[in-house]
Amino acid sequence: MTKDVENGSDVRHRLLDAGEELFADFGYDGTSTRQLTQKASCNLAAVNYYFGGKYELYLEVIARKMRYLGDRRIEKIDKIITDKGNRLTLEELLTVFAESFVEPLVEEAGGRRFMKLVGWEMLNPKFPKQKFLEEMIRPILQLMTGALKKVCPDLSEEKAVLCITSIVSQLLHGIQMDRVFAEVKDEILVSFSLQRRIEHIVEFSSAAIRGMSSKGNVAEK
Amino acid sequence: MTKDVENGSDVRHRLLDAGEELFADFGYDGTSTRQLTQKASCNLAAVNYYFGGKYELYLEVIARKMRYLGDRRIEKIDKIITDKGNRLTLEELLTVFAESFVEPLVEEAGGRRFMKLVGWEMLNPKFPKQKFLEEMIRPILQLMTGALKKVCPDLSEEKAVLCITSIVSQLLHGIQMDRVFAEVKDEILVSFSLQRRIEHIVEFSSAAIRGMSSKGNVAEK
DNA sequence: GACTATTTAAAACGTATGTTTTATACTTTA
DNA sequence: TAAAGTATAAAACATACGTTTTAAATAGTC
Repeated sequence: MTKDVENGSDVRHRLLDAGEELFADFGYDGTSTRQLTQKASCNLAAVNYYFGGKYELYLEVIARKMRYLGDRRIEKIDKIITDKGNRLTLEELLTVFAESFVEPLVEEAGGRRFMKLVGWEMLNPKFPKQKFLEEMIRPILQLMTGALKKVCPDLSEEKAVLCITSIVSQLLHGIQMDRVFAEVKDEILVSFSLQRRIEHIVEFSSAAIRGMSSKGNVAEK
Repeated sequence: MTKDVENGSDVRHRLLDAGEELFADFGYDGTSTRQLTQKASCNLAAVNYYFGGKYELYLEVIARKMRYLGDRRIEKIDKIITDKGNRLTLEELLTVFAESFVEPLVEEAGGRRFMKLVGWEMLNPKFPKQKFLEEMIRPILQLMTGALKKVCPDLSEEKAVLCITSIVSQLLHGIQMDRVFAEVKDEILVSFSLQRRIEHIVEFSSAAIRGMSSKGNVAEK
């Protein structure tokens, strides 16, 4: 069996995949080396052999997924923004942003898993925060801030960043609610579908940004 | 040493306090009985003696804090709303709501801790969700939905709930960011103070709700 | 003061963890 | 083919966990 391009045997990849799944579900401490190696169908010592230890495997799992998912989301949003060019209304921008932002996080199983992984990181950080900010948050925030300022020239840089943050927080919260209370269907409080939530977030946020643009010279839909 | 009113010895209370702190910081699985009893300055077996086990102690920790914090927040918001009565603008309502909502969660150490505890619950639920919904979410959501509909009669019930959710998600996200990236000060992305964030959220959300009230008959500030 | 129930203390049990070690197969190179 | 390097396997190690058991001490009651 030959090694593939970058130092990866089958076992190595299987361990990364197993880690991605198990770390997301049970957290770092909740996942044992034995679970990992069992799911990867390999020997117990393989974790230490290939990665040096459980911790290094964990870092690699996050770094890999972060790159993949981040790039995918960025290029998705970037493409639509550049395609539409200057004829882009606020509602359209927020809609494509919301959908492009959410889609990789819920469409494929890997996205949902990563969301949960980030949740663990928020409580028990083991991955360097600076790296997370630089590679995951900053690119998309800059991309969207730029696009938003084009559509709403009146917005200051600061306010643009805060508005994007407001939208992102609503989207993330919506995804969370959708996941956590998925089984509690009979509740009025949480019974909205994710799609319905996104529609509202776009409407809510467009109205907000329009209202905040002092001169009100933002084109109506 | 006499027992106090409700089946609580000193050791019992010290264990609850220790649990509140340790479970928040390290999660359920990350907190050992030995840590708990050491922090409570009592014997290892006391957890099993007083609560039956680590799990029952955990449930009691959450239930106690949930009652205390929930009641405090509700009465705080309720008081201001009824005090102001009918002469309450949208901005005022959202401001008092934001501050009353956030204050118990950040002012006292116990609030921050509970936030983190809820974070653990989202990832690894051990407390009945129905109970959490009924006692923690529904009361405040109903209270605010009612108040909002008074100020904005045009809003449908559904939209009112969604708007409150939007505000809450921004507030919670803001608190989270403040906590998680507290040490990463030099970042443009996250360098806003919590107070600044709240101001923005109020401005953003007022504008949103104004814009969504179709007839535009919501009193200006 | 003696008896009983309650509370604290310490040691022990069984299990699971991450890692290391030792041994065996497989692949590559000479 | 023989030697060297790589990969898998299984067992062993030291530690930590939640809980149970056993023993001592303290409080309240007659």
